[in-house]
Amino acid sequence: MTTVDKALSLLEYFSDLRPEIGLSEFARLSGFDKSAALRMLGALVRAGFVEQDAHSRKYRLGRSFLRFARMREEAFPMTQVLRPFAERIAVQTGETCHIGVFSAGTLAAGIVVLSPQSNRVHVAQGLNLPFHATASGLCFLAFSEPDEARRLLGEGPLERYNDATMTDPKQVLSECERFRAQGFSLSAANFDPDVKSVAAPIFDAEGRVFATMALAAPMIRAHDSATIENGRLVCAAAMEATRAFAGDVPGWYAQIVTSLDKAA
Amino acid sequence: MTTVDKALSLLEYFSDLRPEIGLSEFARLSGFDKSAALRMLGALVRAGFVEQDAHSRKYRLGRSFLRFARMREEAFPMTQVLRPFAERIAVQTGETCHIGVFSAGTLAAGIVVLSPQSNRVHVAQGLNLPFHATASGLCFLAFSEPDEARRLLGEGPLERYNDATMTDPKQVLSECERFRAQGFSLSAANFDPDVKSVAAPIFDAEGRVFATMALAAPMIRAHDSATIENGRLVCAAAMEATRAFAGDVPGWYAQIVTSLDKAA
DNA sequence: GGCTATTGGTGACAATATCGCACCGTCGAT
DNA sequence: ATCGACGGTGCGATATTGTCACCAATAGCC
Repeated sequence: MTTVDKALSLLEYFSDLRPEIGLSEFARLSGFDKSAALRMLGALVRAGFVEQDAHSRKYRLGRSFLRFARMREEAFPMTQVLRPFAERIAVQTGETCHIGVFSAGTLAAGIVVLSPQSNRVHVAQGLNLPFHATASGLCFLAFSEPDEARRLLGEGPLERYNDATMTDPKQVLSECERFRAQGFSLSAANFDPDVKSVAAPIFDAEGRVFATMALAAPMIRAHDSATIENGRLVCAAAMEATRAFAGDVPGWYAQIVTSLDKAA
Repeated sequence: MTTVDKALSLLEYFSDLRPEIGLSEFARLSGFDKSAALRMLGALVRAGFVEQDAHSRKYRLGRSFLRFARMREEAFPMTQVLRPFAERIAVQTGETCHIGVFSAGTLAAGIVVLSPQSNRVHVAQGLNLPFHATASGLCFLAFSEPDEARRLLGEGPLERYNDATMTDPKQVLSECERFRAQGFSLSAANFDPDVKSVAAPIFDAEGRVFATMALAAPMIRAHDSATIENGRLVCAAAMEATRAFAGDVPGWYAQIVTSLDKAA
């Protein structure tokens, strides 16, 4: 672990629930010495990645992120390209669609299109999507390299969100095999007790999953036939999205999707 | 200069014109050794701040910026808060308004609202605003600490964009004194030969400039009376924007602005 | 008020990660 | 086939970092 890794790891302690962090708090959270944390924070401040409130002396995320995010989106319009596919399928199915984007070890809701119906699932922009308890997360694991999947899950036991949550990594991985063969993942009440979701992978130019497209329906509308149909649709949409993004859909995956279409 | 500084400085070589950079290119641009650059890039990749194209092996800005930019805007809605003021004044004056945001040593157009008229000045989102050649830049210098202003300008000679560009830091700083007393900055053809602009400062909670609000008009509409009037309006709007942002308008600045209003 | 605990921050030295060089295999152009 | 430039590796000399003791200021609390 280089010093740069350590410094950048500090940023990961920020979240919607903890938008401001003091020096000692950083030291406690990260296990680094205050002095070391201070030096790293100094560098982050100079680069505009964090800024310090002059009164409370706490640190928060800095302005540079806006600048770089814009540049990235300009050079590589990922959000712009993927969003229309999420919009289309949200209208088509009448359910909330979100795209989970993987970065630095976590999967988060990067694009959210809410269902047009009044009884709908709400997903907050930026919501963290746990790998073992959401359709998005399971889908990401299912289509990642097995080693990578194991690494992301860790040793377990995994955090429990409710009765249906799988807490054993072994169990999660075996479910993932099923999803991989099926073409999309399923999650019923693993995270939110009243929600049933399906998710399909979006691949990058090297044929690796980097994002997932998910449809989340209220349990009441999620009878088996609707869920299967949503699975089929989300696969097709995710595949189209991959192609629009100049991603590479692996041959074996394309086959699964076409056979799903034929079955319907 | 810590290693973290060096690593983060690599990111500054990305721009709209140079969205992808190879290893050797980084080494050349930064003056670091290839081996060192590679190690830093490794850390940046692990944190999701850059990603590498598997085919061309070049590096580009990573997905983490989207995540952090969203979090920052959620916790600290700067863009959201400031935009309405830019919109209002663009309609009111009929000219293009942009807000320049300072971060990590550079000023860039973070918010842009184009004029509703057909003959209008175009400003690209994210455009870099040189300190010595734009109303925004001059305004930023004028209201910064004098030492800071000198540091930002450097030794000179400054880059020339056309005949009217000031290239001597001394000259720039003396102009800035005038602007500071006047309450807003002026720039006629210093950057774009056919554009005349005014800009006023936006202050943070500690009373330091961190952004500028600028109005840019085509030369043909920019007769003296219109320019003066735009200056007055942009000062008032910037002051309101500062307050909406929970910023602290220095007493002496508020006085200048009220005396401008009385004069009108 | 006056105590205590916690905060943000500093300085210095031993420990360790970084710098810079030489070097390697690969690729594309000539 | 040769050349040059590319991305990347390995290693010793060296500069940066980790760690600890310490300081002033603030907040909580009788």
